[in-house]
Amino acid sequence: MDSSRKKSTRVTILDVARESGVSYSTVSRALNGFDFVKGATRDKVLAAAEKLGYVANVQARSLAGGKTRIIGLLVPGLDNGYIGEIVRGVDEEIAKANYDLMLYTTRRRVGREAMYIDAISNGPSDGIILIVPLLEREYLTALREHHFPYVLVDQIDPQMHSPMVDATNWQGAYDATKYLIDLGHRRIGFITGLRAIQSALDRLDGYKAALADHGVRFDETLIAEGDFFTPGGYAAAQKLLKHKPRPTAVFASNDLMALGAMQAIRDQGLEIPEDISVLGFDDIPQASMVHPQLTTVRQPLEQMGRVAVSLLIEQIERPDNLERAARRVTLATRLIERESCAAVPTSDMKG
Amino acid sequence: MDSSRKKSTRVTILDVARESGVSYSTVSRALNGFDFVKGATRDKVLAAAEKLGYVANVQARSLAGGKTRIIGLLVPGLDNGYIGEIVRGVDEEIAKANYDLMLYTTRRRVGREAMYIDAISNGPSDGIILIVPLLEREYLTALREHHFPYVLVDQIDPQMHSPMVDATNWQGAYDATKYLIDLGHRRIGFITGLRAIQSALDRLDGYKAALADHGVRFDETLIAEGDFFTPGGYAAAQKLLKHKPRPTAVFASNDLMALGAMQAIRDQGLEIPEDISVLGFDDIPQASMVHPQLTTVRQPLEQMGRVAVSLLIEQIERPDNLERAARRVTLATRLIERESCAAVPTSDMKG
DNA sequence: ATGAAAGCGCTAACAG
DNA sequence: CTGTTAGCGCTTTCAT
Repeated sequence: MDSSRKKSTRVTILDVARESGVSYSTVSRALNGFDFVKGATRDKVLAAAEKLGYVANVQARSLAGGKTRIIGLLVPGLDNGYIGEIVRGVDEEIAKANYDLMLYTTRRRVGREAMYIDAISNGPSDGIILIVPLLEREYLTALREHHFPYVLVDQIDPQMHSPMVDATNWQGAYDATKYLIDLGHRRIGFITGLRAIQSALDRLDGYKAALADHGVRFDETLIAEGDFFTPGGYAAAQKLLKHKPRPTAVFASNDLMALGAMQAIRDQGLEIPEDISVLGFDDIPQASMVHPQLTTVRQPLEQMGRVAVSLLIEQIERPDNLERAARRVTLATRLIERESCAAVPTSDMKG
Repeated sequence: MDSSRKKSTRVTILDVARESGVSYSTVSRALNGFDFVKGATRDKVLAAAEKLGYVANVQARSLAGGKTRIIGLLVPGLDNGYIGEIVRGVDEEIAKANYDLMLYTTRRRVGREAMYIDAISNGPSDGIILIVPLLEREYLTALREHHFPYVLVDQIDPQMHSPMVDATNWQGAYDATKYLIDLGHRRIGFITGLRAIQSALDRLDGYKAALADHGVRFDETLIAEGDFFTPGGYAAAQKLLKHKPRPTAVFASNDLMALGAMQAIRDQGLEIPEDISVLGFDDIPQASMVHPQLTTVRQPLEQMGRVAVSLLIEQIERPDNLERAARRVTLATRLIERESCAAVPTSDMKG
């Protein structure tokens, strides 16, 4: 059979053993670094391996209980600047650590997610990074049961105390709201994210807190429900624009919705930021490419990806050290002032 | 040892065998579909597998000569809209075919690319898609030698007759140039891609051909060397803008460079498209997000990714059928008219 | 410090 | 049609 396409020609650990005149398992030890191997022997083996162009077979290694140096990454999809940035950070850090990357999209095998996670943890990955906003808890319990290393990105999981990395959502929203208030705005429309997502809640709370701290009355009718996607932002903004008197600023819980809001505002014949200011959250690449450029709260997405990788590798390579390892890393957000916010029109100055 | 984190709890083919009261290999056969298994037996096995929550171990299967249903994808990096679109298409099609995806970035292990490809082909993937502009030939010979399925995207390989998918680069550039000529432009600056890349050459040729076919004299000094990246486009445009008389249009060999060119033009205090038209190639997402929106030649990037997958799966699943299989698929480009091109200013009408 | 040997879970002949 | 039996290439005890 030709099914052995990946085998026939390949140089195995046995070839290296022959070439270097030592045994089978000594080669394995030498190749894997540590373990008691005489310096000379090791050098001999390494030289032979190099000469023969030996490359370890990941499958075999994994099957025999070793590591594959493959990290899994589960994301909803790639069609979203937000995810893309995190993925870049993940990829970079993975490369640096000399691991490889398996990319999983949740689109796959919908409806059988439990089994899906099971498949992943039964696949070649040594561990997995989850960037999945609405992850079911069963996922995590399955992972836990198998002692399979994982880390959550931008998603908390109060019950299980999972390792995770996120950003200062509350503070970011607070800062942004304060910024708007300092600009003179009093009627600040707020577009929420999905209520089921903790970061969405935190941002809303930050907004409310800033209002309260600066003597601006919270107005429930200035809150519009969003879903983190552009069309949702558009619809929410439309609703907000009907509010009388019209809000002088709109703060969207993420950039994608802010983009939708900008479109809705323009479609009403209004100018940004002259008539109405718009502020986003995330700082995805598009934020600086639209016109006017979007003022937004920057999440260090790429860095979040990087940190996630290091948290995961820590678990993979030092399973013993788990208790002392960092369980949660929260990175700072930062307001990026661009062009979509301005002082409130003087006609509106009374507040 | 705990190295067996992925094993201990797991239900194997053996458990399924016990549960369903048949043997080891019968389970394997039933699970793998075909092979002569009595309907009743198969159902029994499937039921048992389902009940036990059995998930195949990819490593073991691969080691034993089976398929992993993993497809490798090698790209330069993710920081490029062009690649991103292709990757999305790849991911989608892979999901549809029920495969998984390993993502490799060339950034890794630079300087040892030969060995890198070797590692990939020795990894879990059943085959690999290469979106690597300047791939060394050794890569391909190595793949060939191992009879490892692969397909090239947007990259030709005349010597080896590799399976590949690309777009009508020549025609796309021809159409774009003609469009500009029809708009009255006669001094059309052209920013090239990397000369080592065939598609860059084809685009240049398409440009020249359109000029020739429409009686516009080719002017070598209207050609500026680019590298497919934004800063290179910026620099090339700067050079072009010094040309006397100034070109009335600039055609960049890809959108990234067109974006750079737009910036250079604005930095000279010139208006797009009033003073000078700009045209790109690719239609990356950013093209429709900049202001003014970029008129460009659309490559069906996502579809290219999809086709690449199907070409690869064809090889993986029907290794016998190889000779008859499609070796090259070329998809049509299409001019997308947006806002960055206008008729030549009347003052320039003489040509 | 090194060799021998036992699997890891599965596929694929090979016999019935 | 189904059971038996070799390995796939490697890590890891267990001896030595």
